[in-house]
Amino acid sequence: MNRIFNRAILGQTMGMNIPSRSGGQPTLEDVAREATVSTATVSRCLNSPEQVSAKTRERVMAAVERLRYTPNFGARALAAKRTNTFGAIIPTMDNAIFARGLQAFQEALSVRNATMLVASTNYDPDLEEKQIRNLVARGADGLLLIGDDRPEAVYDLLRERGIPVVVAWALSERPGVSCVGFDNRLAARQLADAALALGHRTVAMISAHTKSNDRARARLEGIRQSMTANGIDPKSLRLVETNYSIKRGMEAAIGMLRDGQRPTLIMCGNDVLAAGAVMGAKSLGLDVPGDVSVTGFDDIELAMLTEPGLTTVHVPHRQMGRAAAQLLLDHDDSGMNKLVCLDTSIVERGSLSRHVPGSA
Amino acid sequence: MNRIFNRAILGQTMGMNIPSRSGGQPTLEDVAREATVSTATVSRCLNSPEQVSAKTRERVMAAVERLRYTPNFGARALAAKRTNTFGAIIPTMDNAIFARGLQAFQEALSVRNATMLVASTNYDPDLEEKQIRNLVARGADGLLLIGDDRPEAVYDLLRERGIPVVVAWALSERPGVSCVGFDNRLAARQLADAALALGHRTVAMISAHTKSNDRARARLEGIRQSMTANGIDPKSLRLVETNYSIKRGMEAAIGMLRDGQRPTLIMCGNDVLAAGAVMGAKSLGLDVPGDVSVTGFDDIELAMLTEPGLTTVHVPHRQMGRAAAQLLLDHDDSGMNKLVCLDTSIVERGSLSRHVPGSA
DNA sequence: CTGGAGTTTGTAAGCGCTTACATCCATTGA
DNA sequence: TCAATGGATGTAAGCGCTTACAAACTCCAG
Repeated sequence: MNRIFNRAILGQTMGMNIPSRSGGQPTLEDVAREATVSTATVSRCLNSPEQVSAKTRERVMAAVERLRYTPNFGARALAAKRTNTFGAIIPTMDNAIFARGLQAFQEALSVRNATMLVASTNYDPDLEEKQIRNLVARGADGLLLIGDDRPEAVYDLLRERGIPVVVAWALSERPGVSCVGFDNRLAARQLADAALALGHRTVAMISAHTKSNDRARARLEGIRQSMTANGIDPKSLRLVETNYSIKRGMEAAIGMLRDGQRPTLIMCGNDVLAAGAVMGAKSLGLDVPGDVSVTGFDDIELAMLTEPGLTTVHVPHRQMGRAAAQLLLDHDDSGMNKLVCLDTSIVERGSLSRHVPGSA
Repeated sequence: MNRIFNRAILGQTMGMNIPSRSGGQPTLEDVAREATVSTATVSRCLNSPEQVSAKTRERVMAAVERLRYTPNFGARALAAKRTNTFGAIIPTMDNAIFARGLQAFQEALSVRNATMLVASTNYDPDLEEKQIRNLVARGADGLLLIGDDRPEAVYDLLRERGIPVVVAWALSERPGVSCVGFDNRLAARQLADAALALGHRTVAMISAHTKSNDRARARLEGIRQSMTANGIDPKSLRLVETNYSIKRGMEAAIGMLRDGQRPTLIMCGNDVLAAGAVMGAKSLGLDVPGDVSVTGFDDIELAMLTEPGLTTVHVPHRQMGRAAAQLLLDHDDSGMNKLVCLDTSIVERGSLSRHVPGSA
């Protein structure tokens, strides 16, 4: 039995005085005074050391150390009109879908001494716009966005401000933005083709909400195309849209499997939902894949946790992150933008198997 | 069989010219001119609207809209000496441990119109220091840090700069910093007590690296204390330290279970490792919990995915995030700092059971 | 009417940094 | 010896914003 309880012991206060704020951050001027040079020299030491004589540089650096000086970002951005920081705005940090990609993005940036700012939108277009404005206001030199489904006004804004954008996790033919992604529709189609070739005829899908989510829509479309190509009426697809979480996937699957016309195949918009679907099926006493096959999408680590493991689409997350960073870092004002399309592949782990007509 | 392959189709270029950068961001002055008021009035409209007459305000806001004006953060921070942004520096985004807490942190901040900046350290103390300096340079009004194990110099820096810090996910008695967390040692101790009461005598632990990780150390210590209290030599604890990932947990478990003296209980530093341990045990044909019991820590969603589900310690992630935000937002310069200690609880899901002496 | 209080708006001085330009100094070749 | 050269450093003008202070206006009691 689960026991979950919490009690907060609040406000236990310990008296302690901060030892007299010495007056905030040291400034360039403080360093300059300490090293008896001008602020210009200090600035040069920090930004283009080769312009300063070794002797002076040493003295300045010592002063920097002594004062534990850290340049003020805002002031620097204001004066230099660039920040060497790039923003990444992702729908959620809650599951690991974007984590690996972001990690790679950050690593690629840091090689060139650039830093990453992350923000998440909770799949809310308004919040996304807010976050975009936020990062722009913070001086981001470029932005990584997931998918390309957002109001034209947002793209206008970015174009107006001259801020390079890379759309990732999807392909985009939008003029003026680069993208690095994969063909969600095709990948889903291929997985569905493989599944339908195993004899499944009663198909269901658990998807993320398709509104303002081009990846989810493309995946759904791929499945429908496959159904049509395999002589199954795509209208017969039982579809549930829900949030990405194991619990939601479980609920959705249970709902579907209780139906009169029980599907023999549940294709899921991502691995998290699929893991939930597997749990759901089991909770009804059904065997996966014996009674019902389940497929995922993304190939995150959790895909190997379910029993059986998830048959899913492997997505090159790390490659995407790295490539996105490259695109942003190498961006020039030529107006040319690149389209990088990566390949996906199907990973078989056991949750998908042949449908034996008698068994359903 | 798994097939994983990728091929990049690189550099497919589409010609498109960005339609002549209209010259970057509009400024306060642009808005002022557009609305025929002074920059001061515009600034007031944005920051304390009640100080401006309704008529003027309307005119200004219209201009803001028309120009799609977004204030420049750097300049604002420079002039106002506060940013209303708070930084959260977490060890990793890779697994969901911190995701829920951060989500709650962000939500609590946004209620007060503050924004969150996230950075991750990959469990690297040097990188953490870099990220701290980075966020400080960006003008963070306060910082959320995980655990309190870091060089004194870092705390000195923060204190010197007068930047409020909240340590989360652990308790800290460090003077001058607030904390909101739980007693990692006690929680681990309680879980171990429960496990040892079930008759286990040969115990192993898979932990995160304990170097510069006070949470991991505290959990280990809790287990050792419990062993001692239960008449088992804590030196007999078989310990493996590794990175948080399912795969590592699996590898570690396999190593342990192949040993001559096979443990009947593997306690893990967190759920991700525990999930891996369950996989590992199964891959050796062992039954969980029949042949070996496994426990986790954190109670993240994935804990219900394994079969059996993980018996683990429930940690009030969301509460922590929210409370941390409160502490930061309500910080005053009084020098008083708060200690918020939340309770944990044990969640039983099946991966821990009585050890039947004959069976090992 | 008029003076003072209260409200609304404008003026201008920075915030901490970068960088174009000016200045200074040590070399060097004629 | 001196002008020309070039490297090292300093000077100072902003970057876009906030805010103390001043100015202007409104309103009403006297």
